[in-house]
Amino acid sequence: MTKLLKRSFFERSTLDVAPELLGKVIVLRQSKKIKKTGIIVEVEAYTHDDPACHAARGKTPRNEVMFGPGGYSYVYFIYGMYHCLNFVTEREGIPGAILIRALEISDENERVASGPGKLCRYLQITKKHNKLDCCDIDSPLIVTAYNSNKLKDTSIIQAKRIGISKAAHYPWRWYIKDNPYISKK
DNA sequence: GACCGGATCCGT
DNA sequence: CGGATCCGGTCT
Repeated sequence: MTKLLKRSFFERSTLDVAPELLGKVIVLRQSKKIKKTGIIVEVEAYTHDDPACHAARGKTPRNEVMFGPGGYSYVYFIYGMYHCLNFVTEREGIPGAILIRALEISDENERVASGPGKLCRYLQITKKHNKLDCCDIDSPLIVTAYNSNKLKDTSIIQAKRIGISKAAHYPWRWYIKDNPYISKK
């Protein structure tokens, strides 16, 4: 495995890291073997001074990983049936995270991972995957830089966030232009 | 201990 | 547009 993303990649401003995650690859492993991979094609940023961020009102058992070092996973359960996957950003002490909203899965239907709940369902990500150090080469969940040429168009579009009531107008969603795997019809 | 809304998805 | 379905946060 090569091009593992370093902690220094994640420990920067959330708004800088978010668009740079597009095109990177999530790798899920089980017993040292690669189980599933997906290319990140849509993300959303949540920052420490953001009313929609789970950490906006301070540390709780659920969100505590967001206050730690960057590069860790933050997985939470929502609407009684879905999980959502984030990667923690910013240096220790400053909460921040990037929600992964859609993945391009080769040899799969465009819609199997076209939403934050759907991609966790497809990858079988649950709260067991919370607080994993994704910068550790031995972690079951890591992120690597994409190194083949399957992405045809890598232009990035910035847009308003989706599905939240607070601060929904913040233009903190990014996706790959014309990519058929992004969320929303 | 109780209440209630939610970073979603799907079928109508 | 509403229903599914349950947890975490907040208040009592």
